Amino acid sequence: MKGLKNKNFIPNLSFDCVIFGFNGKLLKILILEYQNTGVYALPGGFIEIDQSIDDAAKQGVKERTGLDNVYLDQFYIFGNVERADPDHMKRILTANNDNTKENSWMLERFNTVGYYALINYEEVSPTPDEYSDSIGWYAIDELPKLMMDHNNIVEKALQVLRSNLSEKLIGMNLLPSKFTMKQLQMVFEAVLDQKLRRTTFQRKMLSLDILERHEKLFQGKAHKAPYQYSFK
Amino acid sequence: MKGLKNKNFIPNLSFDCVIFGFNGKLLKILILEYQNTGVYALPGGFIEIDQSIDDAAKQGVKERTGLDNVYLDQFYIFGNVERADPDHMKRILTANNDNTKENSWMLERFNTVGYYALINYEEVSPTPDEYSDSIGWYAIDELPKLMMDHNNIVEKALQVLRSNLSEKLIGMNLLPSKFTMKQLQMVFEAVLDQKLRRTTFQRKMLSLDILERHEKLFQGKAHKAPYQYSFK
DNA sequence: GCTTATTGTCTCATTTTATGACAATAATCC
DNA sequence: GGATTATTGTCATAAAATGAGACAATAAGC
Repeated sequence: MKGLKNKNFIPNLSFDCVIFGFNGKLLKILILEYQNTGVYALPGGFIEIDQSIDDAAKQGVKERTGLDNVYLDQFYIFGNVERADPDHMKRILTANNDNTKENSWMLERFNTVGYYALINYEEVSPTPDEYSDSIGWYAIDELPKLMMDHNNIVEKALQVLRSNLSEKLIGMNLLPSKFTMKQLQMVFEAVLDQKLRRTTFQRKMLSLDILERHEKLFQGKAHKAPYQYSFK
Repeated sequence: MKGLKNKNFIPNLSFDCVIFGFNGKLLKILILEYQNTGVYALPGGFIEIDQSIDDAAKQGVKERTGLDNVYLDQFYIFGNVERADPDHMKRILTANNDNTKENSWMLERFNTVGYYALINYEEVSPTPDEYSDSIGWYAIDELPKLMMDHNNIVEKALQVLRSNLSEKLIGMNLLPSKFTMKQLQMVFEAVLDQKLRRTTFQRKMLSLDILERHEKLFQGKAHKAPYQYSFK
């Protein structure tokens, strides 16, 4: 919600992003905490009158993560009337000494477009927005209570991610460009929240003909070094 | 777009419905033709300020088809800036002798929420809206050129329907409550646009444990009569 | 050179799917 | 009423995919 003032936004419409990252073990998402409020929320924002919704979301992700060219997928629009939450919004504005009438439109009912992003955890420098004093990674099974229906948005994003993971082969976006078979398997396990068989997984992935094999990765461990792969 | 005047709509937001029906052989969708314009479009409408988007779409489907309790799924929001199409819209308003300033907001940029509906073809009485003089079924591979990006919306709806058909088992919604295995197979074939093996399909459907078997259907044909089924 | 943990690749068993075969009908035609 | 016809429900076998384990090939430590 950077630079809210003096902009022409589409009224009653916002976007929210569930930004997924994988730290090597756990699937995590980026959560903002608003200044002096104890209110947690998904990164999001508004859409300018001459801006596509996709571009607005892209820009939002870039501002929070510093990343360009991120895998970003719009998955749902949340359009219940009960979404309006003037109380929380007032607390955020008040905490920022922003009681101007010109921002009172933020108290109205909003429909929000849900996006999920998959990013390479290592490359990110999380940056809070103008109303927030912190932004951080939270494991998906240790989320705080989020404002409005944001927990619900996360839940839906996770469902969509799970069903898209194998079908659309998007797991790569959570990894560096080169990775081992084990890393890839751990991404699948973290997203699907279930253990997979090593041999079956390996055979499946190789048979899909989507991986390119590179040099081995020597980790200084007392065992055979694994090959590295990248997606074709 | 019934009763546009004197209503409080959410600005810059609309919905459009791809209403699928199956006539026994072909997958079809409902298309409107606007009066005296030669402009074809998907049924759609606007959302009242105190109405959920889902409810608005539900109401829209009911007005066009007469049907309640329809399978309805929101699948995407189309939010490109280029969606605005003031020329077409002006033609529609002019053809209806509606040059009032109060409806000039319809010329602005709109984001539209895409829904697809699956209905029982036999139960429908298609009804045009206040700006249209005809509504009719068109086979999905014989669509006219639709206004704005509506052809694109149909294309995306079809993609989503195809990927949801087996996964979510929603084929039933295109059939009467009782149907034969052959009818069900023809729905799958029409949606997926490919031939399926009879024995494999039958075995698969029965193994899913979602069908209830009823009395046979005697069609007066010189061969064994098929059982009828319904979904559990 | 011996030990250790992990990796890449087989093998065999099990399950699922493909493909064809076949008997059991409903109605029609002599 | 018996033969004919087309379609249906189900089974039999072949082929493919997956599950589950075995095992040799390493890198590094001792």
